[in-house]
Amino acid sequence: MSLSQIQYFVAVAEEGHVGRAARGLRIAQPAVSRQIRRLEDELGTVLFVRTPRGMRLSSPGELFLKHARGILGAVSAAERDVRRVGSSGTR
Amino acid sequence: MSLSQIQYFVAVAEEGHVGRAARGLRIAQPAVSRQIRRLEDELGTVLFVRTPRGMRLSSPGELFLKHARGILGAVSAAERDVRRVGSSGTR
DNA sequence: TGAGGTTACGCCTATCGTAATAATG
DNA sequence: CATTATTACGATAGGCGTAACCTCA
Repeated sequence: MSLSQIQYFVAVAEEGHVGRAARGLRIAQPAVSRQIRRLEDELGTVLFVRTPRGMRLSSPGELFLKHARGILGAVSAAERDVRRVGSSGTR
Repeated sequence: MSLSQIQYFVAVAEEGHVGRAARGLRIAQPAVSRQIRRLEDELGTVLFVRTPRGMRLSSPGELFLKHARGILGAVSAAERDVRRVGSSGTR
């Protein structure tokens, strides 16, 4: 599991659509599709229900979304927080 | 910033020693050293004070350590939680 | 001079993008 | 048949390990 995968996952969950998610991420569709698949494989879980209209979260997917947002938020907070203090010792 | 980097960072912070951290991670020393360096570069901050005895956390490093543990904990929780529920839809 | 961290370099795996393929209303 | 996701495949980039190097008490 990587931070990119989590980021892609959240984008797809929000858009309900791999194509739009990919455009938002400024990356090609297949890259997103693959990473979602990999993530599902690693977790041993189906995160989305595939429909010809797009992707809809499964119930494990809904659960994972909450965690995913928390993780990305924690990462952003860590960066912001460290950058704010860190100017003292800038190598 | 990647999850591996965060994991390596925590290991080094706990050991105060790149070599021991690397052994614990079952990975070679330079790999750890490089990732720590990369992390510092990305954050624009020095996370460790280098001494001839090993590595000691700087004060931004101490701050980052708290965040880092939170992130890794959140990732583990997400995995565990989803795996617990996810057996319903196992592809 | 010894203990530890870092840089150089070659290899290998992972990820990307483009193009082709499949599935479904 | 149009829309969307997926697979194939070649190219690129990122990460690792071994070996050589640097630094400081």
